[in-house]
Amino acid sequence: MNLIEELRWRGMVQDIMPGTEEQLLKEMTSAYVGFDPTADSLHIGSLVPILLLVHLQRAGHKPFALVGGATGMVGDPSFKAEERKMLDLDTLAHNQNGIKAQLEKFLDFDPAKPNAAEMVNNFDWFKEISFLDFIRDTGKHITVNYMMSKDSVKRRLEGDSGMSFTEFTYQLIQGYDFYHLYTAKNCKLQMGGSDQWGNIVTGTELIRRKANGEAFAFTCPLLKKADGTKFGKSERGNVWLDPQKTSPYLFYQFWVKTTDEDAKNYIKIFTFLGQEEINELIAAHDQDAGKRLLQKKLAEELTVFVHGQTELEFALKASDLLFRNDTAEVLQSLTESQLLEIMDGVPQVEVAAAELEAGKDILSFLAETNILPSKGEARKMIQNNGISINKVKVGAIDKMIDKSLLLNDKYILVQRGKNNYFLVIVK
RNA sequence: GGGCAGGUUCCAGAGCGGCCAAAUGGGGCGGACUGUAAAUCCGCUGUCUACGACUUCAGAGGUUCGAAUCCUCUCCUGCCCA
Repeated sequence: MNLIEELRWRGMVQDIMPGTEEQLLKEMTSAYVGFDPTADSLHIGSLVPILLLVHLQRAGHKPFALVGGATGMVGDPSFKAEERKMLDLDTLAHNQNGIKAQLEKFLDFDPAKPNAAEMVNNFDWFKEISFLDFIRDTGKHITVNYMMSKDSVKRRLEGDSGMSFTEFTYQLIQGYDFYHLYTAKNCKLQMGGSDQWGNIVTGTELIRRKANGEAFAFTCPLLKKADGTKFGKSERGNVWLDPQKTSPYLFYQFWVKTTDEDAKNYIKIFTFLGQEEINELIAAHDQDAGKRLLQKKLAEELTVFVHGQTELEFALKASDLLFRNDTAEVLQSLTESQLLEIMDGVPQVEVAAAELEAGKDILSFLAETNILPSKGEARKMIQNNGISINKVKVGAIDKMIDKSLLLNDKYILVQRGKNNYFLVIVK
């Protein structure tokens, strides 16, 4: 099975330019994906593009990861309702380094290999180009009519928030990246999310007109959940690849909570399992969906891929303890080191021992630890039966928190709702 | 530069002098049912020293017993004309 066929059955091909498949069969081809340096870590939304590069490299082609130091300064208007805020140079540099470090975990950068991955930063070439140079040498190849005909632009023109010239320019800037990589690195293919299609095509167009060359493109579908909402956010916001930002436990939890329907798609996209194995898994899952085989497999594979085997083990242990029923007694029986090991990835909050000396009302306790945003919220949550302490439901809003509740003399496990846990450490 | 339409609580969007902490929808968060799923149903969704008090309707002033609602100026956005 060739690369494109492989990606097709996984559901990772949305649009593809004619000739792309042939090009990939013909020779080792260099291809790139761009990453936005909006934060110093990638999040799971970037996982699909990363996987595209990994598949590409496994198929013997050469991946380029482009970090958008320059484009990050402009901001892509594609399908966004509003212009985004710009980042300053220092932040950008910091973010690029973080992203680079992460990509190195997934791609093989060993220069000894002919298809070693490479990292490039478009700021490196854009910093040399003056505005006048750009509009004379590049801008004149593309008409405004052409640029305006892009869906992403049209949508913004029709909307009521307008679009700045800066944003309008974005597709040309990105197109130039492709042109540059084409001429400098013989890079003939750009991949990305389907929202990038318009920008990518502008690049191939520029290559055709300015370099008289032929370049290719394909995009993968933008992931959506079956209910149509956007993919990649948890209750606490973005799910990051950086374990400091999203612990492996929470990362694992994110995937394990996937719905049946989504899991069937995700397993193909996010794991490297083969077609047969996946079909068997899905069949087994349908036999007894309550076992959540698919979700668990998905979560395991991804946690290993991103964080490694050891971290997965911890995540599994914690999940097992926290989500089994009748664990109140188990909890009491754990030693301190067992407890800490298991709770490693659970969000932790600290409280001064003196605070609990005389006992503290639970409303203040929940609000001051930021487990809930305010006392009012805490009150409602308890009245709605949404709070547990050490796996035991709190029934009354006048409950006092004091030292008698401490596990191993210094911990309290607070649960908000069904699956939000907090380990309170008393110091 | 001129004209017009707007800026309301997370979002959309009502309200147009007291009954407004502000309709309705969405989202979010809880609960029930389950399988840490979906669907469904129920509750909550400004803060607090909580049957009451306090701070909100772009900003600053003003009119009034009383304003999100009226007036003045400012800022911002969109559309149209130049």
